[in-house]
Amino acid sequence: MYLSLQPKPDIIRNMNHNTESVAVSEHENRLQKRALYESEGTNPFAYAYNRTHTIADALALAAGCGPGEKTTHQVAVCGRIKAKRGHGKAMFVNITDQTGTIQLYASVNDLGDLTHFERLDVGDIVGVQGALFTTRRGEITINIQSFALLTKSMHSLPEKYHGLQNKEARYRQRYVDLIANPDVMAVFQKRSAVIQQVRAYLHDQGFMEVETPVLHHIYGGASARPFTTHHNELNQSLYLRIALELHLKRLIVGGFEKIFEIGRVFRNEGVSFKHNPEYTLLELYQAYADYTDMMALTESMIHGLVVATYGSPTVTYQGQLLDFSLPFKRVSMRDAILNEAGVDIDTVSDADMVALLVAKGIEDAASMPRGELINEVYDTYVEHTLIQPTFVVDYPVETSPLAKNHRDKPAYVERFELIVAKMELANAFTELNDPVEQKARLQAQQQSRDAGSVNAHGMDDDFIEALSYGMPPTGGLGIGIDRLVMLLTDAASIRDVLFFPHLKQIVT
RNA sequence: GAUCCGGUAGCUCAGCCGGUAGAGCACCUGACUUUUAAUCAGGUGGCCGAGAGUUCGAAUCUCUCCCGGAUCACCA
Repeated sequence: MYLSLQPKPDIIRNMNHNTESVAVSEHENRLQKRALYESEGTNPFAYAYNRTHTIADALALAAGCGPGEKTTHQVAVCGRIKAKRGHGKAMFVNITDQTGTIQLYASVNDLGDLTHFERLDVGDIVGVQGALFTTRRGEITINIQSFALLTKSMHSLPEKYHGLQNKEARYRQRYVDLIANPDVMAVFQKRSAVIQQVRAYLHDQGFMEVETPVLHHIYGGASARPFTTHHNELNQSLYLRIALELHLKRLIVGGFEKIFEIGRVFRNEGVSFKHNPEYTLLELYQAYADYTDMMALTESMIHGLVVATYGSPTVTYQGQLLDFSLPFKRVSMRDAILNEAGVDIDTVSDADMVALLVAKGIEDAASMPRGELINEVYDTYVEHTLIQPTFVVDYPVETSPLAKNHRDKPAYVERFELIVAKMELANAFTELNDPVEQKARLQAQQQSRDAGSVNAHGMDDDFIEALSYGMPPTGGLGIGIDRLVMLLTDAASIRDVLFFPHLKQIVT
């Protein structure tokens, strides 16, 4: 795509031999204004402005003011010009700061001469000072006594009514999107609030926030392909982390009992409406707890976030009503598969599962080991049926190399995922802490990796060494923050909750 | 990586059974001292994503490529 918000080469035409009708591009027009300010000795890029009120504060001051009423409140506010309406010897302008939008009224009565004010363009950032009043139509307005150009904008803004719609331009030039589409700023303010609330909740529960390395020698903690990088001085290959898990568990070994990290992880996989190559993951670990404790914590925290955001436990997400009332639904993976695919994974033969998968077009099912078959049947038959918040509980051991064997059911591990609107939102287990068992599991992973499985874990000897010192019984939980924010902002795509989602570079 | 949809003025979009490139907003000129998607009159502005082909003639038809979106696949 030609990035159309960039200035095109300036075009000066004189089509009808009339010297008055020389057309100048908007960008050129503004460059000329910049030069004009300089020739007048005015810096069109000021250093600061003595603001007395935010726009929201100013609006609040005049809140009780009726139509046509004047006040004695003097305010000095700053913001970007969003609209101009010339009216002969007067002019209305709307300016926006981070807190809101307010109307300005400039007239020859107070400014004497509107020449300099009229020179301002939509997009410019100004500071204005004056008294609050309310127009006949009831809009709170500042009657300008003085003003200053703070920053000259060299581009025109997108259309005032439709805003910026082109998705590619919105993602690539998010700053324009933020200027043009007020809803976008609200989404990211909500994202920040959600993360702040998560932190507050966890601190309240006695968790300590920690930070662990992003650069790993051995990647693990999830099934994913990593990004590879290189340390020049040490001449070492390094990986960007795909999970936080293995370092956080080392800290549990070290004696911390309740810790969490909110960090960026990187997965070298495809991009979609729910996948971005880098995303924000919350992981927490609690000593002396198991996955039932993690389930209670997950429920409590997410329920609290929904209520804090919407004032009730229900959310409309993409037209569907989601009910986060406590407790969330629970279903074992075995029962879920029994309901949707009609087979009991405790007794069904591998051949029957292969047949189920081939029927859905998964041709390479015959080569899958049993655990992967079960997982695939679940993905194919069950996951897309889970709209309401549902804990899917107890997973086959083969696909969960870091989770502890189920205390009652030998073929399973103690693990759950929380599925909402068909998306995996959380994943948790009772952590495997037997170093011998863990080593055997990772060796099995290593074997399938050697056999060509690119997502299988590699052996991490230091992690096994850490477990060998003794990790207390531990519950662990991971929550995809971006997806959580999607649910809480009704965002259809993960790109809408990331300031700068990953896009291909434009090669020119 | 596969399939489908899209890319036309600064922005939002028409035009697509081939025949001189359009509207609204923005911008420029003029009028207007409480407007608010202000209004009224006039005007400027295009490598129609890029390249090749078919044709007397291509925004329009064909092919290749680039970028985006949706659905898959992989994954959280």
